[in-house]
Amino acid sequence: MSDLRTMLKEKGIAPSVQRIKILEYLQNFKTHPTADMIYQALIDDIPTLSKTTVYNTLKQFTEKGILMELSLFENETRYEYDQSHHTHFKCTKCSRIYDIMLDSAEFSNNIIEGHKVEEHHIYLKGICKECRSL
Amino acid sequence: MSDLRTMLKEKGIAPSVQRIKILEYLQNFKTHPTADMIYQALIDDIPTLSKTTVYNTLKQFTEKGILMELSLFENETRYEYDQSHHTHFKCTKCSRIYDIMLDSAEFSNNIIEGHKVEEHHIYLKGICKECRSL
DNA sequence: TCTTATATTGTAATTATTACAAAGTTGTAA
DNA sequence: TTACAACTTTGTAATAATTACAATATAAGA
Repeated sequence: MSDLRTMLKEKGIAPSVQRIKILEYLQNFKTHPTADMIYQALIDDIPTLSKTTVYNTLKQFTEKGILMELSLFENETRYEYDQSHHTHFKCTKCSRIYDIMLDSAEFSNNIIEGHKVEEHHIYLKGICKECRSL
Repeated sequence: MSDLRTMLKEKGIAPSVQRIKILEYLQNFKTHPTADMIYQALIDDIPTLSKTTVYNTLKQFTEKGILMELSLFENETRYEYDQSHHTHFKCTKCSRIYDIMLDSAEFSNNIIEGHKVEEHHIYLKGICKECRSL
C-alpha cells in the first residue's frame, strides 16, 4: 500500500485515494479488467467514484508505463499491471483470458497448458519506416 | 467478379450486389478497413446502402471464414481478406497498419522491413482447458 | 403469378469512451 | 491560519462503434 504510494510519487503522480485503489485492484486481480469492471469493483468502497476518474487514471498510468493497455479480442480496452513477459489466451467459449507463461512462437495448432490453440496473432508496434526517415 | 459470385455460392451465401461489392472492396484494398470505411467507400456506388448491411455482411463473411476479424490496436474491428500468414505492424505515429511477411517471433527490439519494433504481442485464441474437459 | 424465404434498409437503442465545466482538495507562501 | 493557485474528482452531455428490430424490398420456387 505505501509501496504504491511511493511508486506513484516517484512517477510524479500524486497518490490520491482513487489512484491507489485502482492500482491496488489491478495488482491484486490479474483478470485484465475493463475500465467498467474496475469501476464496478470499487464503487462500494468509494461511493463517489466517477467513471471519468477511472478512465483518466488508467490513461495516465498507461502513459507513465505503469499499466499495459491490451486490445485483445474485443472492442473494449483491457488493462493489466503484470509487466512480466507472457502471452494472452482467450477462450472462445467462456471468454476468459488466460496468461500463458510463454514468449516464443511454437504454439500454432498446439495444446498449451491444456488450452487448445486455434489461432495465434503476432502484433508489432513501433515507429514505421517512413516516420523514422523524417 | 464472377469468381466471387461462385465463391459465395459455394459457401452458401446468395451473391447479392451488396455482398459482392463489399467482398470486392476487401479484395482490392488491403488496408484493414473498418466497417465504416467500407461503407464510405461504397455509398456512392450503392446509394441505398445501409450501414447495417455492411455490419451484417462482414459478420456473415467472418463466420463463414471468408474474412478475418482483427482487433488490432484500437477499439474498432478491422477486416481483411488476405488469408496468407503474416504479421501486423502499426506505426504509433501515423497509425498506419502494415503487413509484414513474417510469421516467426524474432522481432523484439529489432528493425523489420525498415520499421522499428518497440512492442510485440502474441495472441492466442481457441478452446480453454476447462471447456475442453466438459 | 403467387407465395415464401431471404436480404436490405432505417431508426432507435446500447456500449465504450471522451469532452468539458463545475466543484472539491491539497500544498504552500504570506 | 488564511488565501491562492494548481491539481483532482465528479457529473453530465457528446461521440463513435455496434447491435436490435421491425418494415420494406427482392429473389426463388411451386
